[in-house]
Amino acid sequence: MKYVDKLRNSGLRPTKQRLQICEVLFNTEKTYHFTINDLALKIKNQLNNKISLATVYNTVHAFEKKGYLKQIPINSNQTYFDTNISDHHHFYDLKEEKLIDLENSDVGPINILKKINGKKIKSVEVLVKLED
Amino acid sequence: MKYVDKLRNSGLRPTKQRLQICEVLFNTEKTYHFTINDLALKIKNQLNNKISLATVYNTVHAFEKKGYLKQIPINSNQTYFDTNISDHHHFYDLKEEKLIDLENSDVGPINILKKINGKKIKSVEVLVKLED
DNA sequence: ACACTTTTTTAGAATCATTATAAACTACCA
DNA sequence: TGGTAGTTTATAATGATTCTAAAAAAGTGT
Ligand SMILES: [Mn+2]
Ligand SMILES: [Mn+2]
Ligand SMILES: [Zn+2]
Ligand SMILES: [Zn+2]
Repeated sequence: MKYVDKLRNSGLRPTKQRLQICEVLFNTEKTYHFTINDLALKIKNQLNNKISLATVYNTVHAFEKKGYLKQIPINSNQTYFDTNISDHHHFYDLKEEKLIDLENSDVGPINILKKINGKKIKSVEVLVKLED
Repeated sequence: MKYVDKLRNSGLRPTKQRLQICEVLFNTEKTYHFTINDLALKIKNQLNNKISLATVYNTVHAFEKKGYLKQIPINSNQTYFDTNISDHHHFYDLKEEKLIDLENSDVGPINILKKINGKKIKSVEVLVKLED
């Protein structure tokens, strides 16, 4: 099992549920932008066993804390997550309500000139909203 | 009353509640970044009459639709609004949970190189997360 | 394998921001 | 002033997320 070590190394027990969620989330080249609801549906369709919604929440949060997922700041009633944990930016298609990756090279360097005393920059994220 | 025309010109009747909310929101030079809860508290403290929570929601959404407020995309369980409707960016102080304006000149031009077929850019927003 | 501890899963309840409802109220216009 | 459309309000409903606590599973040592 390719995800057993990943989980063990993070101090997370490689349970059946976590391994299956790993398969759904990470067993592809493509970035997956999702809400908990998206993921729960995907699990229901891809797997023949059920994982409780509480476990989906628990697992996503555990993975986020370990740095295997990140949250994307967006105005929505649902929280969006991203399997692409590299520093990168996003298009947000307002009509489709879908995120699209923008590589750093698609945006160019962003230089923040203003400084706030005693604070340091943790991340710089660009959100480009798209309309038709 | 300085806000009567503003409201009339937008097709919004200048009710007592809306005028009072205008005072709280716009009667200052400073940008106000707020959640509905922030605003409801400010109203309770500044005014000696009560405005129902439903009206606060209704009014904020009406003002947003008319372009007098904008929403700031951020990961929070509450929606953040901004009285500064110009194109500008934000620091987000993770500890204080407060937004700080970044003028466009504090960030420099952002050039989005990637194009999506049939879509056009509606906005470009930068969120800079700050930690201690 | 067994006993024991710790972590995890789970169904269901609780929370809480937000939206919907519908009746009372108000602004506006003829 | 009367009529009408728009607005406010208390309250209920919704829905994403978190909490609870009991059952199940995983890890550890023997
Ligand atoms: Mn959110
Ligand atoms: Mn939000
Ligand atoms: Zn992404
Ligand atoms: Zn601002």
